[in-house]
Amino acid sequence: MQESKEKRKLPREFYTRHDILVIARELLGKLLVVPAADGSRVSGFIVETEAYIAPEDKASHAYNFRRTQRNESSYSIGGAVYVFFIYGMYFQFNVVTNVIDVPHVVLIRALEPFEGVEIMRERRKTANDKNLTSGPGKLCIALGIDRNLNNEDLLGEKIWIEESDFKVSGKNVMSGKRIGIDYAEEFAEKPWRFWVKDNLFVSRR
DNA sequence: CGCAGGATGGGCT
DNA sequence: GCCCATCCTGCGG
Repeated sequence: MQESKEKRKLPREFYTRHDILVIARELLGKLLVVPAADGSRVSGFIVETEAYIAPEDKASHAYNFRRTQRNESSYSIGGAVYVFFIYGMYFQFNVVTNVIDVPHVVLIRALEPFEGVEIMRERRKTANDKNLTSGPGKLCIALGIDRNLNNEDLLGEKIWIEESDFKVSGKNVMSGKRIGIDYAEEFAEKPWRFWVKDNLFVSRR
């Protein structure tokens, strides 16, 4: 049992590929898992992603290879976790891709809840299950993702991503401009946001 | 339903 | 000192 679970964890080679747009699309339907304090699983299927492609991308924290204490983990090897704090209240969870010192990251913007839904309800304090994980800040609250997970490895035991039976066919992958980056000039228009067509948990429809 | 405004604090120009 | 890769509430129609 343990062994078959391990086999479903995405391997390093999934993340270290160079084409981040392929990875951002392929992450749709994969299962993001964070164990709770009692060891039970809290998880959801990824249904919305965005690619941030530094050094060219003016929307990226690592634009022009800007390198600070805050964004340092985005320079780690593919498969690392980049978590940052935003708007004084929220965290955002990103998957680092490519090789060391290439700061490509995929922001996970929405999940469809799967395991540990009762724990998510307690953490989110919302009456409506549609609000549990339908946004980048919401899903971090629901899964308990905060700065403690920054620069963790998705091949470790604190947080990881698994293969799943939630299959997303090519015709169900939609793309469009990214959210909340109007300042990024010509990069604001790039169609680097991906989502599962008609999925209820996508943050904006 | 849509939209405006407030919450709230760390990072960076 | 200003700017956020956001969320929630309350108000108007």
